[in-house]
Amino acid sequence: MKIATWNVNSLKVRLDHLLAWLEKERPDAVCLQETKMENAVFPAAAIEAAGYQVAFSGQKTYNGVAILARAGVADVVDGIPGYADEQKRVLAATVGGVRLVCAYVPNGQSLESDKYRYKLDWLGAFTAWIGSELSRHPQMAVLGDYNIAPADEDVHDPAAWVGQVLVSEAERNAFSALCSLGFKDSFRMFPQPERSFTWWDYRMNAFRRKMGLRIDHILLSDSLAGKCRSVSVDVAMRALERPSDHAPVVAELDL
DNA sequence: ATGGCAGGAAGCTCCTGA
Repeated sequence: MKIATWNVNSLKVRLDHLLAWLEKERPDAVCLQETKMENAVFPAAAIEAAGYQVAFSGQKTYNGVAILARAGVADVVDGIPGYADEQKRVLAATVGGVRLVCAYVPNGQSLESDKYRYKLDWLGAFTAWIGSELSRHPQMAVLGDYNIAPADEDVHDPAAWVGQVLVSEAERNAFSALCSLGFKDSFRMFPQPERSFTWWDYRMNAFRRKMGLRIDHILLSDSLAGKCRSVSVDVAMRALERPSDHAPVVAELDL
């Protein structure tokens, strides 16, 4: 079973990239973030024609998540239960016996921002809910754009990022707390290339200069982590014409 | 030099992202 996460930064703009990638990589399930479209205009027919069932939760301009799966999506949950939030950032579904959670964690903007407080509050509610989900679904994966670089090796220039959002101690502690529920940051279970990132700024030729961050992650529950064969970043997707600023992360499971 | 690029909605400029 091959599962993936990709922040597409507008599904309208990236649909052709997505469909070509599905045909080439043939993942069993894909979590998308930043679809930036309302449900009424979601391109479900094109995705179904590619062989996937799809669940989606979107809004205009910002946010928006979707889960695609060849085997179909069951028991879909939209949002964090009990946490009132108009922003469409979370979708959960069961695919082939595995509970998948697709998450688009708030960016936070800056440490002084109300959006940073929202990010930490959101992460608290998310972690509490994920803990309860894990107790019901031992085989679970939490995939998405976490907007957190867990360690300095996930940052192209750690000194330049000190004091910035995405690398703060509180955010990293929140990521650790999530993992401590019983998850592995699957990417680090395997040897990886130096300077492995999943996001590169559109500006300043950041991609070509390998100036990125690793902020998109696939967390695997401990029982699922033992079945993981490989995890990689599909860097080639960032090198396409008119790319998303994020590259997909792909995990292969022995399932 | 706090810029740089991209997407969306609005509408000829702004907000947001990370």
